[in-house]
Amino acid sequence: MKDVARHAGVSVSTVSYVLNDSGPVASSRRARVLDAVRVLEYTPNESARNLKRRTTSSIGLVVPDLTNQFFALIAEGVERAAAERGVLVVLCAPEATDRPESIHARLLQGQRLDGVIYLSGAGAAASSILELAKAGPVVLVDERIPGFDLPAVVADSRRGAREIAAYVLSEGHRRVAIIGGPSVLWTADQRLAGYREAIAAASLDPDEVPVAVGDYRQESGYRLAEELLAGPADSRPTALLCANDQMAIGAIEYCREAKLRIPQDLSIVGFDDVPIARLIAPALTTVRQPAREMGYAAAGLLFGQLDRAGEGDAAKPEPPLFAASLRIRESVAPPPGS
Amino acid sequence: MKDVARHAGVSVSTVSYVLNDSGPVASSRRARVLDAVRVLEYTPNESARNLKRRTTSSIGLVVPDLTNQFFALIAEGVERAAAERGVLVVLCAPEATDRPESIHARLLQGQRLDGVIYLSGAGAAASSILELAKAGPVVLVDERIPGFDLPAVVADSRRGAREIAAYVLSEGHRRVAIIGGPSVLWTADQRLAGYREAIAAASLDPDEVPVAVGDYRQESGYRLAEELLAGPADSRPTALLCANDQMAIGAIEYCREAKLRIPQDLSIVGFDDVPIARLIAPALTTVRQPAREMGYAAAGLLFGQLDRAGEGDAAKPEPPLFAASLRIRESVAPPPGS
DNA sequence: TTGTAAGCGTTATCAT
DNA sequence: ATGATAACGCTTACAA
Repeated sequence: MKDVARHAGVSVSTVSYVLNDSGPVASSRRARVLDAVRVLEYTPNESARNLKRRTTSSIGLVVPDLTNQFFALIAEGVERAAAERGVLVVLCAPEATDRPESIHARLLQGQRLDGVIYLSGAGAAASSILELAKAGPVVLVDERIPGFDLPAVVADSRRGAREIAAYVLSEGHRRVAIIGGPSVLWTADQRLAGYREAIAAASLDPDEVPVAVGDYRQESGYRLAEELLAGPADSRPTALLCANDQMAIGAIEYCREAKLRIPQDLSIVGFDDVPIARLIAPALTTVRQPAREMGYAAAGLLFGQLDRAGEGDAAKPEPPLFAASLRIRESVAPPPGS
Repeated sequence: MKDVARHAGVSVSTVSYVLNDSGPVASSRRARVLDAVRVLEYTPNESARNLKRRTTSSIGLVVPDLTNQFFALIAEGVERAAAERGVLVVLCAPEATDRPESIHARLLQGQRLDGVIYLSGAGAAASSILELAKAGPVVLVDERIPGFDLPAVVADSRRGAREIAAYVLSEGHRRVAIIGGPSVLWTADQRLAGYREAIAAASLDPDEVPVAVGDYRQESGYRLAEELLAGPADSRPTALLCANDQMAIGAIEYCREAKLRIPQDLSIVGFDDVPIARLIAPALTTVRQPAREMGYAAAGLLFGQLDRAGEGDAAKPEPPLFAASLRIRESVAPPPGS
């Protein structure tokens, strides 16, 4: 930067003023500076900037499983919003550490990250997320912590779950089972609640519906399907409500190996509507969540928070509740023998 | 840090020595320092460190399409290796900018990134990658630039392609067509070469095999399948060799809508063996690339380069050529009417 | 073994 | 409108 100043025959402060237009500069000198920048191929040292500004223009993205297209899409949305602001997105996998959150908290405290977007699909305890939130701004996606209003971007899981369950039941199923998400997750809870509402509305007893708790990963869908379908054909469930597509896919994988035909022998539904949902066999009936948009919105929310940090607390915009809409496809049919 | 020093009754340099053990410190004082750190909950300011050390402990990961599980797995591998070193991984989507590489080059020059791992699936021109490489260390994954030995992690695409094509032909197909990757990519070229070798070995003329050039995205698989299958049933291809799974999936999507049965009417194969490949309908015959391992190896290569930057140039380890192994599944059958 | 002090490349406050 | 200059928080000669 000193070089640029010398080359342009001005002082470093003038250069700084030009680069950030943070001060009045005569247009002739401004031109000279810009020129020098080009000639010398000067690039500002961001580390120095960060130090001085006490901010890093980068945010963390905690994502449990990139292989899950739902998360991948959210990540794309976040990245897009960040890129528009020249902000870097740091990928944070919640490792197999004991207390992964403390790692991320350190990143916030150590000024490596200005804020964090948290996809809590793996089912982190609320307490650890709150711990993280104490270290800096955090926005939740597809999750919410009751009682603490952390900013969060969610879709109407409960309604989506209710509708898809209602649809399954309307096809005539009486013996359904649920593969739920991690029980510590609010969203998982909401979906469960939605399922139960529909079940009750169909004059069945929700408490008699078997519920297996998974972790949103494909493998657990496989395992829990195996478990739930262990009984004899005339008493086991004829429909499986899975709290996300990834587990539904796992369940389908199991059925394939177990020679259970879908939907003739068993109906299966998911949640999320990931891109491949309609391409697996058979096409998965599910509930669409607008993942990319949600990621984009989450980043927007976080930036709003970061901007507001300096100024007096302006109006905090309420994030929209995204719609979760039913996608009826081929993986559901009336129960066998009906 | 000054606070810590004061609290421990030592000088700041002593604190620094302790924190990086970069100097001899009496164990009694070391303990006092560590203690003060804990009491004051001191976290070093990484921006300041970065400035001083002229390095950022973060690397860029350029990934064209997170929705493609192959890339997602590589990303996971990279992230894992990076986490082991306390290095941050910055997600870089090659935006719809004119010259995206210049953005990333800036990140390197501006000291926001120590190096870059480049997944060139989108088909960036070699020239722009080389431009990037001038700005800092770059490691390629699933790609290579002939004539310039940038460090690269690749699998044996050519052999994999040859084997899968040979398998398809051994089922009796005589009219095959190819959906290739971006023609600027070396890997795409290798696969094409592998296909052609097998075709020639089957006493067919490789030059008569239709080749459509895609961009490795699902959508282009869809579109090109439509194109290649336009002719009358008795003259159109009976098998489609797709240069990656994502495009194969797109092709399958098209066939589904066009009511073409796979594999009865048409055989399709892919490349990569992404996790869902065996779950789509029908299970996709493909060539496995060990994506996660490749990502991990790429990060290792990059770190090796970064470490070597300081010292005299030690032996540069040659990265292994990963195996690409055939996965035979249900999407291939003998041609119709045989 | 420990402390002092000089930067690292910016930004921002102050005089001018 | 412009230019010195003092931070920002850390590392690392060099001195003690």
